[in-house]
Amino acid sequence: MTSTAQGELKQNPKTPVASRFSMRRQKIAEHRKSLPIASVEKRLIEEVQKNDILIIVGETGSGKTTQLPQFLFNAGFCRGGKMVGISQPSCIAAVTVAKRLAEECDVQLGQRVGYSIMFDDTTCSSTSLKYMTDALLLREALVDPLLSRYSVIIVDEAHERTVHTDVLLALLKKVQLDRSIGNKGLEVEAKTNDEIGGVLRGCQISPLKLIYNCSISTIIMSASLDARVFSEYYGGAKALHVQGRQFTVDILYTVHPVTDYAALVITIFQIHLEEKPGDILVFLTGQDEIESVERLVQERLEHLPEDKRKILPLAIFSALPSDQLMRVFAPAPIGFRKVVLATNIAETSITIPGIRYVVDPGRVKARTYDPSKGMETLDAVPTSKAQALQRSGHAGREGPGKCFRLYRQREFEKLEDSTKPEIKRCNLSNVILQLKALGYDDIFGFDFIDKPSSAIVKALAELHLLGALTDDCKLEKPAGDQMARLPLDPVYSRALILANQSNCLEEMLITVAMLSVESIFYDPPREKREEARTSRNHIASVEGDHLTYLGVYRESNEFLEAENSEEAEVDQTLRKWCKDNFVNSRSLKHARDIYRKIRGNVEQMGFNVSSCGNDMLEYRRCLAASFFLKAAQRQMDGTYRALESGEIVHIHPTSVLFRSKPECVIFNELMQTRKKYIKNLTRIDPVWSAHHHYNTEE
DNA sequence: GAGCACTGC
Repeated sequence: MTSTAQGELKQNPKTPVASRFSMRRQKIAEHRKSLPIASVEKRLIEEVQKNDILIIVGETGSGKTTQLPQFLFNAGFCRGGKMVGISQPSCIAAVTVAKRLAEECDVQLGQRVGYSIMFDDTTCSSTSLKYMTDALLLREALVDPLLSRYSVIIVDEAHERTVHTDVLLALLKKVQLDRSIGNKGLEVEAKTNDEIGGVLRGCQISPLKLIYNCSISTIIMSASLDARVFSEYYGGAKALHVQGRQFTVDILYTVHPVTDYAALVITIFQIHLEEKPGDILVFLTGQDEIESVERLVQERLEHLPEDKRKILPLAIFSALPSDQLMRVFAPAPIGFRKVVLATNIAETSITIPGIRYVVDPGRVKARTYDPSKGMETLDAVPTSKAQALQRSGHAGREGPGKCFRLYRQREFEKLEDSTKPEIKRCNLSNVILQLKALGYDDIFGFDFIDKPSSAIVKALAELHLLGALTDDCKLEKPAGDQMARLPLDPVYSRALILANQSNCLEEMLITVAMLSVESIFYDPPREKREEARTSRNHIASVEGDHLTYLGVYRESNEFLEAENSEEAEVDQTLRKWCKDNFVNSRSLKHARDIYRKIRGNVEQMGFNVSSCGNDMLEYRRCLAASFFLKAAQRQMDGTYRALESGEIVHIHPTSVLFRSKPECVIFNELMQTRKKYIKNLTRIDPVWSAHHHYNTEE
């Protein structure tokens, strides 16, 4: 949207400002009118007025995410200071959509239209249309259980079925019920609201409207199955379809199943040599696959005549430093064809311009969770039909496209309709703690759309061991309440509470912030590997990963202070330090954001942020006490035994302790890939851990 | 000597 407007300005440098703006406004108006959803505005509003719950199945490009909130605003749903809340599964979606809508409405972002995400709240008291992450909306319920400022809540992308979306679905069902009771004149509701500091002092609370958007593709039934699941969950709620504006995508299957990279690379080159211009997007499972394919493409390229070599392979996955990530958004040089080798990141998180061809081998790395062992597994598995559709859709964003599925059609028919909801595949201790803090004591009776029973048992047990729940599974005060309010894994929240008692809260804040982000260190290109190794040896601590992370944070901070950077230059200075030290600057910046946030949180709780300075013994003892549930002991053969589950595990090669193999360690993560690996570890004295066990047993 | 799908509070 922005680029169109700027393009216009560049073409007419002498056009007076006022006229340029009116031209822009006219263009926006035309664009809005051309959206498929524009023709059904009246009908949509009528349905919202008639139904308390509505399911909208809006195809890609229908304009539902930006237009529907405006329709509701125009229809008066924001009168009296009420808001329409639109929840998104990710920050990036919430931010970009809010920015686009503000521009469309020609209002300043943060006034009528705003967004609110963990690190950035642009809303104010006059905000009517509020975009946010679904996780943040859940948090808001902690402060305002009736979500009393909202007249309508739109849960966008509900078909993605993230954990937060699933919890939100159940929570909103309850809130809606509570508010409809309140509306029948129960003074109690208003009083409760008043106590919580709600804005509706003494007023009646109007019923809450709920709209579930699920963006789908036209082609298969699995999508409408999704809508049916939501509809049934809400007792037969009405579902409406809104047409999209997607170009046709031809789907091609192979005659024989494709099992090797060579055949995959042949497909890429066939497209390159035989098809019309347009970039190619290839979905692969992970970094190693991407790197192998990239090598094969390069090798094959050298065997082609000069004039056929105009192909530009680009790798993209989340651990990539941001400057390399950005390269896929730039158009290929004239006459060149981009071949983007991507993980799932290109499926929903980002949209790459220029794509007309999709190559889909039909596999994806998926996380599963085994509650009995407390272990996560990351395996490559076949995609679902819905995922395959999502992938092929990327070929039809800018024009008619083609999707090459590297398997047979009958194999497609055998795929699952949709991916298993995340709530059935992950550790739930965080979610359960949230629900407890929201006052839902009967977790087994909680109305999940898909119930994850054994993970609930495990989560309750873990929360009890961490001291967040009492023996009869009620929220422990104040510890459980404090832990629920921190935006962290409960184990990390617990570590902060212990550190507060041990005089090393400052160090633990840094540690858990660093543990909460992925890939602090990154793989440098081959020619820099030796240099990186020397640098890493300098910064690594013999005690383990936690002290190493602490060192990275402190050193980068000292560098910032020494450079005495202005506020605006901090990011740049930090990037320089990261580059010199082979640290992923995006990750470090993220960790700094988390640090600032949780430091604010604990200060609000009345904790005094003190430091143990260089007394690392104090800090290491605190680590051991915090993570005593996850200890591992070295075996005769050099492998480790995890004490909780009894599993035989290995130290992950990214750990600084990979070579030194101390006798006893605590760790934060146990994950099975090719082997069972423990990650993020620190050497401990076995006596500490035993001692702590003894204390907790009493 | 060998490995890291993707989000989010």
